[in-house]
Amino acid sequence: MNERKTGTSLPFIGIIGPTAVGKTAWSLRMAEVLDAEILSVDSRQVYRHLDVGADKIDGATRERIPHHLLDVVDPDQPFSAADFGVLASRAIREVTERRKVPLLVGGTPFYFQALTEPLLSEDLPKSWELRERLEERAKSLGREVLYEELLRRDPEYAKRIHSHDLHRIIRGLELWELCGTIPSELFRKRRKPHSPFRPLYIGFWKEREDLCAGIACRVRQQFSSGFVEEVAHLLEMGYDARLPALQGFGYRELVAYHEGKCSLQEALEGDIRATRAFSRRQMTWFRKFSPTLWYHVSRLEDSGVFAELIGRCRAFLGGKTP
RNA sequence: GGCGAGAUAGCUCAGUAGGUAGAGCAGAGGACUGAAAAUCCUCGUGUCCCCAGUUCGAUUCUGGGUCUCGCCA
Repeated sequence: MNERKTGTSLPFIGIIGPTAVGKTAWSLRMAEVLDAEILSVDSRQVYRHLDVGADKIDGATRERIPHHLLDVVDPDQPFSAADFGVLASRAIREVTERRKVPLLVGGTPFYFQALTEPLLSEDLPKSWELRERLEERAKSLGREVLYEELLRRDPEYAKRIHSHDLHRIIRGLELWELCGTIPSELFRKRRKPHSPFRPLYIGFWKEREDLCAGIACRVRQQFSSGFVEEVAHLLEMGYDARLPALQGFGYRELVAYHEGKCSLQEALEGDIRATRAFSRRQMTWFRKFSPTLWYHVSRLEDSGVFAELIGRCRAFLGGKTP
């Protein structure tokens, strides 16, 4: 019967799981065995000069196993999920044409979603200056005023978001001002009917307590291996502390430290706390990802389990449903 | 040793003109189609340090005690 367009959709393997669970290390081993190229699905690693804090893979490893979607923009260039979608789609096609396996690895659920949910063919405009102006207005008039304005212009979009969600309120008004068309209309028009990709997710997990210990350990390591200097360097290069690229945990805290607003110890603790909170938010997305094969990371040490995992990936790539 | 300030949620603290209490942070869950490591929503009973007194009723007032932190010796 009809094989629901399996023949035309491109398969990829996606490694998912919370931050610091061990995705990177295991994905490198999987890449070797599967003869894969790695696509980073990470909203920090796309930025140049964000290395230590973003846990970017080192150059030597990159020479051994090709990595994509690292260092694609400067920290002051706006980068969106739609941009990611465009770049990642292209990369998956190229890797597939080379007869290699596209192995997507990363902790940004929204970017995975940008690939597998209906996509936009084109990116929409954005303006850092306009966002700043709207932010100023929100500060002086209150976010309610902006929300009401959005509600008047585009009730469909406004009702979808929360009236306190300043980010999305501003994005809505920004699109309206830049395009002269309401956001809900823009989204409708430019959406593709379905994704051209077919994922199999491999989810790694461990108990919360272990995960939190791992997070604390990793952050300490970052702080002692150049993270503090990395942020100082970014500021020296003239990057504005308010840039989205510098809003991630660790970067935020270290900017505050360099501006003399907190101690190094406080920055470290703040980073650990924020990273833990983030790992929870990641899981609220990943739990819903489907189809996903979940593995407790400790089980992968068992070579039989690892071989079984590889077997299931191969079966999927060969066209079988998992 | 003297003087002063304090003791309230895991932490920092607010408060009750006497009717057993609430914010922020932490923690847990959740939303999220264009900034996503962002943004946003929901969830708060704890001998209100101990003992005695006043009172119908004390975490709140009075006395004593304990501990902590300042300053002076």
